[in-house]
Amino acid sequence: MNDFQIDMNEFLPLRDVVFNTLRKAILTGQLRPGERLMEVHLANKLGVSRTPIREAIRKLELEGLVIMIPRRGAEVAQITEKSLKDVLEVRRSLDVLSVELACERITREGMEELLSACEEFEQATKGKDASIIAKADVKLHDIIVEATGNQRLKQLVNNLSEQMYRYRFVYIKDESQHDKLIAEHREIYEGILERNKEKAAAAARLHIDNQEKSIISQIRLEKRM
Amino acid sequence: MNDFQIDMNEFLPLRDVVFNTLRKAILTGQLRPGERLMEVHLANKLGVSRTPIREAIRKLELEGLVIMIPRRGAEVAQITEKSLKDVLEVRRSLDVLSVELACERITREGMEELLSACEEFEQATKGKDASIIAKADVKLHDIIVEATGNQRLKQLVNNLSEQMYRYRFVYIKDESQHDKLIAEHREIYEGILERNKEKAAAAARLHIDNQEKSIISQIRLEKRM
DNA sequence: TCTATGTATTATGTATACAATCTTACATAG
DNA sequence: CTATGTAAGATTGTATACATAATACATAGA
Repeated sequence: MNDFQIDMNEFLPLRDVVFNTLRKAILTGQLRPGERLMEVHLANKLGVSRTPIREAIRKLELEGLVIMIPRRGAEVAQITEKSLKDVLEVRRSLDVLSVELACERITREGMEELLSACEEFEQATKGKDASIIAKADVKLHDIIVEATGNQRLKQLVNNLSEQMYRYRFVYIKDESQHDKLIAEHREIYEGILERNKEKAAAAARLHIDNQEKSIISQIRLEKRM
Repeated sequence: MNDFQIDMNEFLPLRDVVFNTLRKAILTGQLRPGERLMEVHLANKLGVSRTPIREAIRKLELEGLVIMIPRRGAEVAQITEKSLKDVLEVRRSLDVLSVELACERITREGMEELLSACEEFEQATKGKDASIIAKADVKLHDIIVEATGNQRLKQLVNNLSEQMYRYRFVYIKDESQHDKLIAEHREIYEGILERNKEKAAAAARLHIDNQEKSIISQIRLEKRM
């Protein structure tokens, strides 16, 4: 399975292609925590020289996805229950901020997009394809952070969300939760529509709380194996 | 003025030394927004080769301190009123989260440190040295985020604070504001002591609001010049 | 048998060389 | 005088070479 490949379609400097490739490989679990990232090995595998590999690793380092050991190189950072709880704690706060700001700033068009995103999500849950559901979920949240008009917030929320990429399916696969998810989305939508910060914030908070429960129980399951 | 130098005392890979050097130069304004970072030039200036320079630039890029223009290289990112407002908006939210978590989690020792930090700050304001005041202020806030026990939060708050490094003096130099700052710190301290989240959060929010006012008026002043 | 030391191997850290592309300036044609 | 084309120079993008530190393994000595 350890068989990620470079996507040559992209018209980007190699360092960015490598960065995206490694990033995705880490977030999807193709590169496992603790695994060493050896430059020549990766360079051969991806068909580039060491330079772009190194530059990509520098960025992964700053993102916290790999840790550097001096004179030994990079390895994939461990994802612990603690580190995920930390991420979720921050994300909860920023998601609440997002919906609150959206209450103030969303435009008429944004509101329409949000409604159709809610409906799309609802439709998606009727099918069986988890990746379609996940995509609909992401789109919905993207519309909200976009509505804040705060680029920094958008960047941070996206980054924090991606930290949990590996677990994005656990709370979506569980069909018994679908009605709950739909209701939460609808509550957030209504809150923003009514420009009711408290309502929207409470719903967003609940939304993350539920995700946290799913993800944490999944981690404990994995640890036992 | 454009005369930053490498600090050779540090025992770190050159890329990290260069990263820290450039970072500081940008945050203090020695490297001005819009200024180009040319690799050979920096390499000669700092007495290293292009490789560590490039790796440092990759990290600055991810931090948003420089922007990359393809085939043209890096230049120092512009700091606009909008981008600072965005940063402050996020920071307000995370500072509030920090004091709320501190209410739950701070230890007895943490509480003692916080008290003495408050007193140190109060003492510092009696002197005239702004950098001592600034340092006392930073220490106080460090104790709070440390008390949350959330490493990710700590990293993000520190990063966001540093984005405003250039303006750290504007709200500290103004002596008429000192009493207000002391009172706000004291209010935060009391809130955490009483484990009163609402009180602590309100004080933290007020604290950032006041900083924002100082910084924004300073920026408008600079723009006019 | 265990420990210590030396050597070979491997990978990173840094520097440099080469290639591709962009900018700029200058010349020439309209 | 202006506009366009071309060539030279400068700068980034990528690859490779060299230096140095860490590691592992083997061998010698106690």
